[in-house]
Amino acid sequence: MAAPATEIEAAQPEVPAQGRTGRAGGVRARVRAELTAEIKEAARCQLAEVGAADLSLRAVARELGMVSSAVYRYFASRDELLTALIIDAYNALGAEAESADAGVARADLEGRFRAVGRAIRRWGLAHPYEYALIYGSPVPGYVAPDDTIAAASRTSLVLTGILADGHASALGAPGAELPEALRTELERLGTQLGGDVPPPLLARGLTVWMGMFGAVSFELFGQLHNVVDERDALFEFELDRWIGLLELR
Amino acid sequence: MAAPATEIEAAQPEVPAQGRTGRAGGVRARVRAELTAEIKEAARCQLAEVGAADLSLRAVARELGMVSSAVYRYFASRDELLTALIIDAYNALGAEAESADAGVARADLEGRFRAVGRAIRRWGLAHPYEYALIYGSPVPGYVAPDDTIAAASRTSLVLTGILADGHASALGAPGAELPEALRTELERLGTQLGGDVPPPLLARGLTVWMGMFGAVSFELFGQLHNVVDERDALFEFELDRWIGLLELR
DNA sequence: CAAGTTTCGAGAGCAGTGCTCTTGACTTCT
DNA sequence: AGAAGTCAAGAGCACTGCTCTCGAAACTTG
Repeated sequence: MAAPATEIEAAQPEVPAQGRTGRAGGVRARVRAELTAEIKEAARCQLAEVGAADLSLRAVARELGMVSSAVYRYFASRDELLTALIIDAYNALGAEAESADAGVARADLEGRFRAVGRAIRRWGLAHPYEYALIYGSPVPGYVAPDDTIAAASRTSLVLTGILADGHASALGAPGAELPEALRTELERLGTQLGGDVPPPLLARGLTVWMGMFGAVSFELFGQLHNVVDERDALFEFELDRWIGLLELR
Repeated sequence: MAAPATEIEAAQPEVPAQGRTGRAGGVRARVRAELTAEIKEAARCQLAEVGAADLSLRAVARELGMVSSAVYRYFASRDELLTALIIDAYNALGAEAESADAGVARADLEGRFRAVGRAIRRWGLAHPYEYALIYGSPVPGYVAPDDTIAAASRTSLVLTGILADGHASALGAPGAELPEALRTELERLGTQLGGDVPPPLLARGLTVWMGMFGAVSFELFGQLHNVVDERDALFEFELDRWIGLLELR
């Protein structure tokens, strides 16, 4: 409590970093990996409490019983730490979507879509600050490095996978009043995604994609406050509509 | 350049606050109102440069040639300044939507909707940080005071106004597979909005509402990066879809 | 095994932040 | 004219991100 001016902390000697003898690909590297993970974990914990804007490098250092400058051996800056958290968040959401998709019979397209949609919303509600980190307003000077895009596309890939299976199995893409510029771009995007989704169907996918995250964001960011309380019912209703639009029924 | 440690600044004597003699409803009150506006203006300016998270009270004070503590005479905290900016942003967007709506013949529902949608997107693109302030992730500890809801609903009122006019003029609300809980709530919401919009139509309005801001947010927050470049075409395409869903054609 | 190199944690320090409190000058009301 | 209220300024506190240096470990090489 006393002793100001300098950084002190009752060290919690959990994993003292030298109780472990050598061997196995370098002790240093292993300890480093562990500490990196611990820092991220503590940061994630603090993120859930105070949000990204107030995430303090010094505070996570304090919680780990180390001094703030030591953290800079693992993350060159606060932004770099945040980037790591962003990638982790994308991966966590992506994994959630993937496992939800895998839990339903491949032929049950409607069931798969519904499961994935619910999983996305559920994850967002359970990790609001991590969701805000990836789908909220980007932090000011920050530009997402390309490392994030791979992690970011996992969730989208699950969604387009369902679309591709739907198109392959039978029904698919009727209407074709797609403006030329959009059409060619969606064609490129379709092949780039590897999937077999024709532009008109992919366009509907975009609508659903934006609508779905729009709905989750509205709920999480307080835009439905004093507007709709029956959020579960609303989302299920929206799910039905998206399923109808994608002709997954 | 020299002289550290204390807050100094070459005072820009614009509006010296005592070059004006008495009269007219209190000089003090007028000067106070002007200075309040100037602070907000400077803050808005800084907001556009560095974003909300890095908005510094000291910096806006510096820009106005005053000392930071003086600003606290006008805004009790940084959050209070931000709240003022949020309300202003809601009002700016609402005014934009209203004037767009007013610029089209009342009977031309599709034209009105299209104009309002474009106005919303245009305003967002022109004021990304202000848009992020109101439709992005909320700042951590912050809870929107009820002052904001009036300003926030202006835009929604324009949209529901179009819906109400559409319902009154003729066509409207067919499908009725609305779950009971949602139905009753939308009924309440409908009357609360004063408009004459039956629940099924209002439900579609919600879908469009969330979809529209979802689309604008995705574009502004970088989610379409490396996905869709033809943003204009995409938004117009979405507009068509929403118009179809609302049967405004 | 010993010498040299790299990596690490600690500490001090800088510039910046939000916010508080006090002080003295000024305006406004009685 | 005196009392009451309002204001900008300054000093200061606790905090932040980040840099730099230093000594002690951990590795690598001879």
